[in-house]
Amino acid sequence: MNELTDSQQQAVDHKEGPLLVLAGPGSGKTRVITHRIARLVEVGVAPQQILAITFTNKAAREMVERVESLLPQAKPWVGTFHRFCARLLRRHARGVGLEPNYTILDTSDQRRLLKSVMAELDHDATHFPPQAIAARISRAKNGLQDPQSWAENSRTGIGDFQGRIMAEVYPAYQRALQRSNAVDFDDLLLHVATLLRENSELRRQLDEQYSYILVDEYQDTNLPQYNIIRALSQDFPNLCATGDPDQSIYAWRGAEIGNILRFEQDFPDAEIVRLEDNFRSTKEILRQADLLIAHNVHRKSKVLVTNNDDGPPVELLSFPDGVAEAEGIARQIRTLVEETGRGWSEFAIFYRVNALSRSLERALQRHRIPFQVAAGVGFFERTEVKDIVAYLRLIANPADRTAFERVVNKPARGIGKVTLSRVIKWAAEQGTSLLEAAAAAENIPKLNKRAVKALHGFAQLINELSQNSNSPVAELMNKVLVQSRYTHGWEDDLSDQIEERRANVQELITAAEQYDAEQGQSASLEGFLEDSSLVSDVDQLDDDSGSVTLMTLHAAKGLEYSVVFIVAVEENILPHERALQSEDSFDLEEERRLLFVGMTRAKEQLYLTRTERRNYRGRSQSAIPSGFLQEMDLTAIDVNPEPSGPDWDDAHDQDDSLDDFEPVIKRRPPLDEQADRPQLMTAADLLNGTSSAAKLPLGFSIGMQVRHPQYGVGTVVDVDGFGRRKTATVEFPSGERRHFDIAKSPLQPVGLR
DNA sequence: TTAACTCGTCTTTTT
DNA sequence: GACGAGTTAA
Repeated sequence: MNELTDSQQQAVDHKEGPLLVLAGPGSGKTRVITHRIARLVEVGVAPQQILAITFTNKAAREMVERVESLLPQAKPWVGTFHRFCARLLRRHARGVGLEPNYTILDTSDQRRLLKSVMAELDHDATHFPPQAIAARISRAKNGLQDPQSWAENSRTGIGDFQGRIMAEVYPAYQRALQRSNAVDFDDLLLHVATLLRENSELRRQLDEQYSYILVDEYQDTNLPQYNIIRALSQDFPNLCATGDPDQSIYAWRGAEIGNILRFEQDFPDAEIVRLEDNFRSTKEILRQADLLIAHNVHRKSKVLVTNNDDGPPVELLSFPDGVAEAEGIARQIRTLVEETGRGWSEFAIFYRVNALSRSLERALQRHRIPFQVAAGVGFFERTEVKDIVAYLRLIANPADRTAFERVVNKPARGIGKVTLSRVIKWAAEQGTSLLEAAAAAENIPKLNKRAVKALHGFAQLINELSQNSNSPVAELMNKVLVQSRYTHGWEDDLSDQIEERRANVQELITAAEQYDAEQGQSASLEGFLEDSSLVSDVDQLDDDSGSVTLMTLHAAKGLEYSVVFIVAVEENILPHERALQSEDSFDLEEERRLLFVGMTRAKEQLYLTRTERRNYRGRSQSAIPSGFLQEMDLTAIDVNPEPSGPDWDDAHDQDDSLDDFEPVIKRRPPLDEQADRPQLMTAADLLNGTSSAAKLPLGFSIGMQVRHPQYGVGTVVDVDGFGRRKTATVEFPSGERRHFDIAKSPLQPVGLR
């Protein structure tokens, strides 16, 4: 296996000048890149001159490991575009009007800020959804348009209300970011592109510094990324781009498939290497994938060949509904594990939209199959974690408006909506940060004494904490917890929600300790915050977790599994209805590529599934088989799971509709597993976030006795929802039934578990 | 100011 | 179905 093929060798040995590696799925692309890096170092290139850009942190980590195993002393910089830009921007922040301690907003922070800005401008958020505005802003930024050039380039017609709002909001949002000394994800790229365009000396320097650049997944680069790469490859055009136009699935995010198609024109003397030997999949899987992708018109045709076995046929499984589908997949996985001795981690289930994971998770849970999900509430998105991180952000960057708004009243200090809006207004007039405004609260008109005092107290708290901003992150975090009294009142609270929060906080401290230890001397608050905002869901997946992996088709790119299931291959889901509605045939082709990417993840066995009816978006609709299915030559199998034997209970469980009418005791996932749950979850459990351990229903199960401070003791008669959105219906002795948000209500379990 | 409740809107994929 | 915004009662 250590042998490289001729074309792989060719790519590895190429030294100077631009190189394009067109790599089909499973053609050993990562091997080529890692070997190439090692080779460059061997022939005398300094590791610091090499810049390798990957698509995900996970891919980066993997690459670092593989390069290290080839050549331990080589330590080139490997990371994502966003990370690279964040780091560069740290050093050259002033060039774009930022301070080096700027913060990076994630999607939810960004939306909050946008909302806040819109509220300030008196735009009714219900009529003009911030979501839509955010999307337009993002599109503008991906097109390298700042507010000014956007305004120049877009004639907003009389009827285009959203466009007119945009013309007002975009500049205001951008000013708010600037004043907060903050950037959103798009800005990271945009600012760096601007920096390189406007500062030719800096461009020259960096071009020289990174004289050997490798970019993975080049087909997914957008305009700012493309400009950055080009700017860094002028005097030293030793650019090695790898990618596959057939795997371009991020056009919706501004990726330009044209970038890879144009490579030869952009870099006239480029060498092109094609990797067409597939080492991953069976002949049958490749044949089907090829049949599918051949239907894309806007495509250079390409062959995929393999010496692997023919393999079993690719099956299309049809089920009556989504529950049966999930059930059938769970059973099939179990059967395959029992019959062929495969491990759980050899299986993956892909879906087009995250919403489809629910029924799958339930079925796997019923069958006691361990699984991990790449999605959902990531660790750094949990409330407690975000709160504490917001404190840290405010310490690192006192101008950070989003962070201020988030924690100014956490824990409750009597600073409510009204007070806050007055502070915001005053700060805007004075041109100060919110924190400065809080410190000078006595000058703000219309505030009552209590509010002034509370604001002073908060400003002082942050001020005191800031004295420690250079101590290790974990230490600082502990000070934050103590002095802010964030966990005050949690001490002798044994309820499960508090327990979970405590565990989250503990886990965050552990993460900080880990960061301090790993970074040693170079540890910094900014660095930790940067890490925490640039991790993604896929990054947290564990290859040898011994569990089945669930994820979206997008997240699946670059991965491989022995057995793959792709669910809901139905019209309006895959292809997605948005693509079907679109006039542009490119959108439909992207959906086809998405399925292609999913299919080519499979090494040995591939199943596509569909149903007759599907519960989706709250209603049951009849499902039409995806048009893509006819483009292949699949073996169709009807699966009608006869409710039989021990599974009868499960089948019965599926019928939720009766529960409204009679108080049937619902069967819950095995109670013994709940009882066995360790008091504290392991770090791995928490990082996986949605691992089976964390997914077990927390506390409140049907029949349980609970106490409410107001209504007294009652019995839980129903539980609904997930995670923070979980609700419980409680019946009190008076016969009265009430509905509670578990995360918000003061419900307490009575007695011992 | 806070918690419970009611109502209305949106609904893809992610760094 | 999920989630946010607004309303009401304390």
